[in-house]
Amino acid sequence: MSASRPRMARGKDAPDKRRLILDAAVRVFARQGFHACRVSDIADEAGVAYGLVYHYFASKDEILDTLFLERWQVMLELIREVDGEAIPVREKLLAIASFIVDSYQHDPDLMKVIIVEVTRAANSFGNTHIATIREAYELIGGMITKAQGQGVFKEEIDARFAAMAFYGAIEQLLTGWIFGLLPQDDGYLERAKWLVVETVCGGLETGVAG
Amino acid sequence: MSASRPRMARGKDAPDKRRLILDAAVRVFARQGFHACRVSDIADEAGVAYGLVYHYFASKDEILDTLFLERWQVMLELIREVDGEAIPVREKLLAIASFIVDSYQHDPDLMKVIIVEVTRAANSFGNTHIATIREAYELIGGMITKAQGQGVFKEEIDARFAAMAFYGAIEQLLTGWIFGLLPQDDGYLERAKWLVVETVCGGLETGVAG
DNA sequence: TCGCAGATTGACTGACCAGTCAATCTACTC
DNA sequence: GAGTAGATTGACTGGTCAGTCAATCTGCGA
Repeated sequence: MSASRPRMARGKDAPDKRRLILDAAVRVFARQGFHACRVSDIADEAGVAYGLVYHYFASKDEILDTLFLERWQVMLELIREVDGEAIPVREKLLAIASFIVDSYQHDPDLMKVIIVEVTRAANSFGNTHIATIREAYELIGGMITKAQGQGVFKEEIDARFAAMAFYGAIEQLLTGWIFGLLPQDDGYLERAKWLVVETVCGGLETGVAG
Repeated sequence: MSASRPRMARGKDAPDKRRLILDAAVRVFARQGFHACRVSDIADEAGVAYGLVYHYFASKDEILDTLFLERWQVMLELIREVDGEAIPVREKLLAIASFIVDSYQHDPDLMKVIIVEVTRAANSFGNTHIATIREAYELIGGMITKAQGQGVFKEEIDARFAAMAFYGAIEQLLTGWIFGLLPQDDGYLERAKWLVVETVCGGLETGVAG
């Protein structure tokens, strides 16, 4: 599938051009969008020759695939790890929300690209990686089912749906930041982690009849 | 902005070619995606000559713009109408969720196109219609703020965020259907309206300590 | 010092497709 | 039945761009 990383035989000062290209692609995809940008834009941004992009990647698509998979795999690992711990669901969900928010804080461009060009692209890339994306939903769904079994979560709410709602809330949060619809100072970012979990677990209602 | 509808002078049996093209575009965009399809695909699907598409629309983009605006305006109207009624927030939110789910049931392709190609495309189209999209969030945010003032909703959860979470849950629901990740029989569709509202308002927790 | 293997270059090609336009048709009016 | 305005046609153009490739460079080992 993916080409094996070429041996970086050069001295330790030699920059990893492959990485350089990937990082440049993130910036270019985030700025112009995958479809609207040219491969030459990526090469220019990376400061390498056009042809070198094709030395490391088979196609423009493969660059996006690589970016998505790199990040999504890390997230899946995190979810699996959290899933294995003996902590309340709320904390599990908080860990996941925190991971995603932190990812956004660390590299907003990358998250923007993953969400806009892959996760939400029902045609093209979304379909290509549907199985990988689904895995995350299913792991979260599993946590929720378990919590329902323990009586912590309501049985009436379909776990698959709950997982989607939880993930959807997070994604919409990032979308809000990406579109500039929500404040994104560090304080809000930090608070947002809690907001997501409190909204989905505790609900918006006070419990007092209006 | 949009070209005024040309007078349809022909007999009552004359098909509205403009409408024909729009409907064909929905099917083609849903099937192949906006970027991947050609204008000739739309013309073929509509059964009209290539050039006629450009008689009614200035560009391929304008077709998508038209489809989005047509539908989004109807939704904004619905939200405003609901907002004006003297009913509990829960019912207001249920009305909105129902409208969107019904829209999906009535024309899944159109909703797929709007969500996948416009709402979530942070570059190009998303940016063009950002103000229109924002309006919906703000109306919902307003309802939530009011509910907070009445003590029905928690004050600690930022209303703008709550609006995003609510809308995000719905959008992810549709995404689940579009990707085939959630069941979409009529029963589930109907139940989903309630699921969204119950999850966001009531939360997932039973209130019993786990 | 030579020769190899992989890295790097960028000009070039072939395909694709949005948008144009001049020609033709159709329905209606006077 | 001539004239007109808008509807309809589809061949064509101009520009764009992903991907190719032959040439060149670089570091290293023999």
